[in-house]
Amino acid sequence: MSKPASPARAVTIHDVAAAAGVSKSTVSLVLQGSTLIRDETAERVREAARKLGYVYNRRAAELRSNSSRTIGVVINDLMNPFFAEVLVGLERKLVDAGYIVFMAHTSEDLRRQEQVLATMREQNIAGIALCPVLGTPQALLKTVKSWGIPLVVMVRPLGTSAYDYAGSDNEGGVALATAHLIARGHRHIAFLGGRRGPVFEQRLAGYKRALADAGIAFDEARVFAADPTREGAHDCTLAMLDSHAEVTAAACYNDLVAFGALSALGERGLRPGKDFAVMGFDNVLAAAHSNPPLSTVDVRPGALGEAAAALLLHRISAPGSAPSRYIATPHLVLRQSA
Amino acid sequence: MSKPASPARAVTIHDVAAAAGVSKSTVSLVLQGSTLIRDETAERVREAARKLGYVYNRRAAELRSNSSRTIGVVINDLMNPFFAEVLVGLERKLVDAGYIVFMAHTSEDLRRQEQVLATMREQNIAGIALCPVLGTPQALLKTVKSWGIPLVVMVRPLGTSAYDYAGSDNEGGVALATAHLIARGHRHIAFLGGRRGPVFEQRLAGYKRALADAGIAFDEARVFAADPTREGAHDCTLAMLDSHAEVTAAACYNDLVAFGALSALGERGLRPGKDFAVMGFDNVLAAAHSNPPLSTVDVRPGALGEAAAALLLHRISAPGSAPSRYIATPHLVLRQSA
DNA sequence: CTGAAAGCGCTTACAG
DNA sequence: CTGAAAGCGCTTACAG
Repeated sequence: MSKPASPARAVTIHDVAAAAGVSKSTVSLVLQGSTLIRDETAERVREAARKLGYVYNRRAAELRSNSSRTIGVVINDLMNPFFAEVLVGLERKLVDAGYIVFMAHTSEDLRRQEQVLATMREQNIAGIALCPVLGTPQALLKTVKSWGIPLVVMVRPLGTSAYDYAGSDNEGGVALATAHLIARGHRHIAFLGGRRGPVFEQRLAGYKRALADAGIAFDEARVFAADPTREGAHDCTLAMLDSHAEVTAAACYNDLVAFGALSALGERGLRPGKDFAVMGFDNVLAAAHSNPPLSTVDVRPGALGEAAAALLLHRISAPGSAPSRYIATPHLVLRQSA
Repeated sequence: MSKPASPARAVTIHDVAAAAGVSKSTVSLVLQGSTLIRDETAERVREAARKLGYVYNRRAAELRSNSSRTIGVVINDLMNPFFAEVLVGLERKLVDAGYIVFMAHTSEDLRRQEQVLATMREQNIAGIALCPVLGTPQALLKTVKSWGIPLVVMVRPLGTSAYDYAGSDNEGGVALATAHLIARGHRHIAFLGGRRGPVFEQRLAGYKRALADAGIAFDEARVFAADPTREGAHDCTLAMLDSHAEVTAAACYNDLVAFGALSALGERGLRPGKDFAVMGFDNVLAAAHSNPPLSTVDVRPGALGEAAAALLLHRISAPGSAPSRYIATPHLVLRQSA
């Protein structure tokens, strides 16, 4: 592939210096808003810059000053609205803080994750916010640390060592959801959807805990792992309905799974919330207006993204500080599906 | 705000040159995979680089060579899965072509759009892919052109002049959807949701055309504009049901609107597809597993993003070529809601 | 096949 | 308060 053309970059600091009759240093100083330059001079410089159509070359500036105002964000699954909401919160907070974001999507592909991380490293970024792909080795933490790039990991924990992390209380949240189902009189409750992994185990633990608290025996046959997509959940729900007629409720891995369950239920002529209870997890925007509206566990996805941004910004400004975590407190939100 | 720290950048091309006993030029050449350098020398250089933990500073290289491998993508509404799917297709194609993407989200805020565009301009980007905010002035086209930055606009047209554009046949698509409703025997059909703007007018025109083709009089009272969100559509549907009991079907502005309608219908005890017909537009992933699955118009959102990427890449490699357009051909996909 | 030199657009001590 | 000079990490003619 040929080298791409790039925008004309005719006018530089040198040109405006000449036009304003000052030195490059003076122009640089006024561009940075320095108070060292007399008002009158500064005004003359700004006028010249305006007239010439000068545009600041931030990358050149960052190269010289060895600074960076860009942050890499890597997301594993943007097709799940939960991650889209996290991304929006994160991006908003980052640009408000004066950063610009490199965004890369990995589609749960480990190789692509390695590739985009390597590419970002070459870009002199100030930090990385990562929703790791399923199966990401813990060693990635050490690798990125060795690069000297601040990192915050989001949603999926990456081992037990200390690192900046923004996630939610998965166990507590699903325990809440399951306990609600039990309180409504359900005794045969499934745990539905999701792929095995750290988050799955935490949520499953919440399900088990709620059962145990109610004196209900845990039955491995009632946990139905499946792709955490609408389609995976839809198919899985159909199969469950056929093979486990006694089940009357499901604590779902997340809202997407719950939506798939709603769809399958409807297909079978079952009314969610009446004939079969379903609880979601996340409380994505869509949950408020599904058919029927979804009872779920709110972990405030957007706020989670903002929290991740805050952690990363703090790490950047205080590299030596101790790692910290944001764990969203789950809240039950009851609508019509359970 | 203090200047953010940046990663340690200890080792440079200079260091590896010293370690390998060659000049900087030679190192640069082998890094670029030039065939000018003897294999043995190249290997020695690569070995030294590896040993020293050298990492290429792409931004410095781009500054020197006045090239750019980064593209700015600005999206107006990531909370709509349609745009998320467009973004994913776009990003995938761009990184496959060796680019990295700056992503900014505008939340339909014109001021933020101007701000992120200005920021991206300072970053020496190779191109911009823009889903313009509602109310973006046509003049933006000229402005970006004057910057010398290749631009592709997506989804929402921006005036009548020639420019690279990726969108869909809105009029044809909604005509298809409306005609289907008519074929099913509906005579009192609403056009539901969406905010006035170029896309709205095109889709509304399709609705009118289908009515006219069937000899049904258009009634302005049957077009219900509303925020193109689940919530806006939900509330609007409820109001419509109350005030226009004769309406038995709706051609929706997009899938998100249709989902809101599904929710409202369910709330009223109406069965979508039986008691009231709903047609969507876009065919987002979620449409296949809503409750009930949504009949809609497929414009392949992901492919649209890929097409936008292709247009932009072409513009970058052939700046002088004539502007071109990708207009997705709509296809009816019939599921349960109509 | 490889090296010495200039320079991309900027910042930053250092003088004055 | 402002200018001259060096240099960030790289590339690219130009010699040899």
